[in-house]
Amino acid sequence: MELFADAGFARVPCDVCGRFFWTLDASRTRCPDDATDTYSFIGAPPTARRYDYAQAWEQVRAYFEGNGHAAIGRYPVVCRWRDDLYFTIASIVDFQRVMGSKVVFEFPANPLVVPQTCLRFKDLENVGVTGRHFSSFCMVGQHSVPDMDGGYWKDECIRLDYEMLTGPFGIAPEEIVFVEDVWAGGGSFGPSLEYFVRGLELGNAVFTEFQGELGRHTTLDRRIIDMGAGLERLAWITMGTPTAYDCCFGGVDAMIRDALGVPDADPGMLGGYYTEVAKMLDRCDDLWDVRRRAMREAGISDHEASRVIRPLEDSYMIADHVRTLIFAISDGALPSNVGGGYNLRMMIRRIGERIRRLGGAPGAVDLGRLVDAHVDYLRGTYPELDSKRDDIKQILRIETGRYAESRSMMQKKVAKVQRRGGPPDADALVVLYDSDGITPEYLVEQGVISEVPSDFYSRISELHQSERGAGGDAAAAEVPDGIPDTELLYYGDDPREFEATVLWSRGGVVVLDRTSFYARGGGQEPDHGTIDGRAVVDVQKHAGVVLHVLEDNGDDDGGGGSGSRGDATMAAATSAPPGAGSRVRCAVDSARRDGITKHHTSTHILNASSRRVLGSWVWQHSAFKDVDHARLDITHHSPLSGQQVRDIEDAANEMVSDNLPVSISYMERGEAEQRYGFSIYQGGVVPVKAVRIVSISDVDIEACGGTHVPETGRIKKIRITRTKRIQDGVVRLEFVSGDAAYRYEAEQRRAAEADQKDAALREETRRRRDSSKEEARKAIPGIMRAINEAVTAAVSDAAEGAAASDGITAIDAPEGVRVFVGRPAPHGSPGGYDDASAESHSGGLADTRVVACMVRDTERGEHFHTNLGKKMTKEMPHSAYVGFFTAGPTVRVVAYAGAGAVSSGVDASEIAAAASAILGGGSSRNDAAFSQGGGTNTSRVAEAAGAAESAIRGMLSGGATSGP
RNA sequence: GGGCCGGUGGUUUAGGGGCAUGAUGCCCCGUUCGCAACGGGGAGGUCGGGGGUUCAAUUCCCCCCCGGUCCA
Repeated sequence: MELFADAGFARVPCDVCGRFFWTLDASRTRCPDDATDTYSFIGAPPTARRYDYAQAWEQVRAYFEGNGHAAIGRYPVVCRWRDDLYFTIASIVDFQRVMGSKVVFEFPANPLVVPQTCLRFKDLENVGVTGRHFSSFCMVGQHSVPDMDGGYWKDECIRLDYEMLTGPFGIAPEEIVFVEDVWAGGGSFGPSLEYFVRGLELGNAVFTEFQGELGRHTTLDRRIIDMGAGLERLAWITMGTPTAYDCCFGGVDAMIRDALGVPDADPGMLGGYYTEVAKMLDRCDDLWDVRRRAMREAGISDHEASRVIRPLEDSYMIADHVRTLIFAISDGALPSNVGGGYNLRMMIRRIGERIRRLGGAPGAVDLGRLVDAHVDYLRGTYPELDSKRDDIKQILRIETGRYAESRSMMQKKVAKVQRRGGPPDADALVVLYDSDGITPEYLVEQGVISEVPSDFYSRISELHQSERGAGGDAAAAEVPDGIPDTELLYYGDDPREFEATVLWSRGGVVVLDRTSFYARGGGQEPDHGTIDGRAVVDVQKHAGVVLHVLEDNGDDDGGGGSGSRGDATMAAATSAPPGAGSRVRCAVDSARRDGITKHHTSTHILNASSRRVLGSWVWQHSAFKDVDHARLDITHHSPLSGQQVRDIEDAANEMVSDNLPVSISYMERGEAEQRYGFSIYQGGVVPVKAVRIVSISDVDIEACGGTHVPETGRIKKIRITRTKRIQDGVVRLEFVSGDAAYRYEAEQRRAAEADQKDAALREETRRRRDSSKEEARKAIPGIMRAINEAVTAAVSDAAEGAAASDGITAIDAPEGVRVFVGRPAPHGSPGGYDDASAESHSGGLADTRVVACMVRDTERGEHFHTNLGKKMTKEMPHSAYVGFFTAGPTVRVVAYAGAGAVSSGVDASEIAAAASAILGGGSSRNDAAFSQGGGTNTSRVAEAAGAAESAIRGMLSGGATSGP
């Protein structure tokens, strides 16, 4: 390293760990990790310069620009160009593109620096506590490709970094220590030099030059410098504040403390505390241990800790999380229960919890104000945030509301658990957590359980472990080796009829030298058509080779087995697929292709109109385009209202009627990204160097390999047929366009008429039900009177000795009512129900005979019978009631017995059972006061009524003598 | 993407093959100078939707819709 020789650095092995490091300080014997001067810059920064976060970047930018670097804007924190990452986690990720299984690097300039915001959720519990952990931070990326114009390698890189620290940052040369290391990642590796000042790692320069595993490695064809420095730390080292948070949030943390009345702490005490935290952190795994020991070392009492340190940590964490959310949401991420969005949801909930813990009433800290304060501070560095303020606030508002709802659900659930009595067992705890998100810690807090079971989290992880597995890859089609890429005619003249030469053919799969058949891809369904008269039913692309799948026209008589083999061979022989070398005539099904094409361009249009109507967070999540319908899934936080759907549709149709030109061009991927931004990746990652840019005027620009109409007017019309939330944060738009849209409208008109009829029918049923209720209500008093009269008559008949031999008088009253009157019940029986109210209601039946009546008028509905039965047995406790009615293809029977009747030996379930047996069904047998049954023998109602009568007679006569 | 939980009058809630439960709010009556409170009476439900099993499903089974939650 030239610098080390020129400046006189010495290479020294660490006393403790043996690692080699370079220093100008002759007295230094330990590497920064093991040295005793850890974080001594707190309260005593090693430089006279003072730069906060924003100022520090200005210094870095100006310095590197002055040294021949391009300073480019940050890339989105939502990593649209990589399938394997949700978020951008390092500056080098900006320039990595995945091609198949390989990672390639593409730089828009050489050399360059970028202030790359990176999101990391691994150490969330450290955020706000350690003084240096953030959920998002700015990695100053310094990147150089030595073997290309303008590039440099190790010597120049280290010299630049060293001179930045000693120059603009004014750090004394002997303060700087370089530690030798090796860094590996993404299948490649190389030596690295980490540079430290007073124990704080400011940056790490990785010189990537090998790939593979150590020992079996090969040299990369393209070496790369990946230097990343933490901007927050560069600011911190110059400021010497107790934590990095103090100089990086533009005062937002202080704003939170003000709003919640958190007292100011003594900076000296804090400096001591955070220095100790930094030291402990390297020696101790448990964060609580770290805090406790640091407090002891810094002489902070428990009381002071909870009064000062804890609220301070909370304010830092809230400020950090809000800042991260600003970047994530403005780059199009949405909080949700899936994917990377889950991290955002958790952060918002953590913010809510901390505000509450700080004693803040809901709304005591207005997140909107914090967003504004952050953006005001950051917009010099990141001007793109400015225009997203309102969108960010809206998303935060919605998600905070969801959190409040979810909390009240949790509280309800917990209250319910508490009402159940005893504490929930281990299984119940797992269900509560897994299904309702109620942590055992919360239950402890609420006093529902006394402690978290020690095996709780291992049970949870076990549960989720056992759910994994399954889900193998679909068998990849056999791809012939050594076959040249197919020439894709649809990207050129796109002939619907063409001739081609067969390069390979087997089992009904044909590869041509050139084709106009569009292969399934990008959510677009494949073309159909014919090759030499044989139908093409599927088209797939494997790497650059297009496979045409021909219809299997072997005689498929379903015979199976070996017997049909001969036939199949014969059939295949008559129209064998074209063999290799033959010249074939091909025709693409033009109508099908046109339909699919219209739907594809419509997808782009709807995507653009959705974003315009709903908000900047709308991205395409996925899409599907077929000949007669299509769907577009977009990222959006809530279900769509009817008005929103109409607005989206209107905006889309406006783009159609404006007949906008659709142009297609090819350009270098990097150039396209720089020119149009990452919104070109709506359809996902594009694994090619030269991207195909499809522009609808200047309203929608996407990288897309699909087929498109030349101008939007061809689409004629777009109709959204249905929308639904397919998961939290994703809304599906199903739609039709072109002729399919007209067909849909005709279908809609027919459906509307049918709907009307349906509605009328439903209204009719509802009306009938209401009127049968009404009728029953009206009819019951009259029937009750009739029964009373019949009973009175029967009593007097009985008095005149007209009763049958069993002592039962039966009278047929109007309305299909048959009344049975038994003998008087014994007076003073323990079950006597002849109280005042019973007497007053049952008129002249003070002698409390047991009465039964039966209605077998099957015209009456269920409502009538249950009401009459209930009313009668309530008003006349010594009565029983049986009713028959038809219900669909069955006959049903209900039987009631009043309390007095039951104690006199009447059993409703016996009556229902007797009738049901005849009807061919069963009945309930668990209650003497009520039973219902039925059966399908609709023709035997009379017989069943007879059986019920016999049962009644048996009970009434028996009841009179066998009473208690 | 995978798993789990839930959906019962306007609101809330119990139940778990056989009368859909209670609270709250609503209407009427009583008590009161009036209000609150109290007493009595009443209206309000396709038990998320659709299929299946059954004489009978809110309940059991299957599918779907909606919401929640955990894990990748």
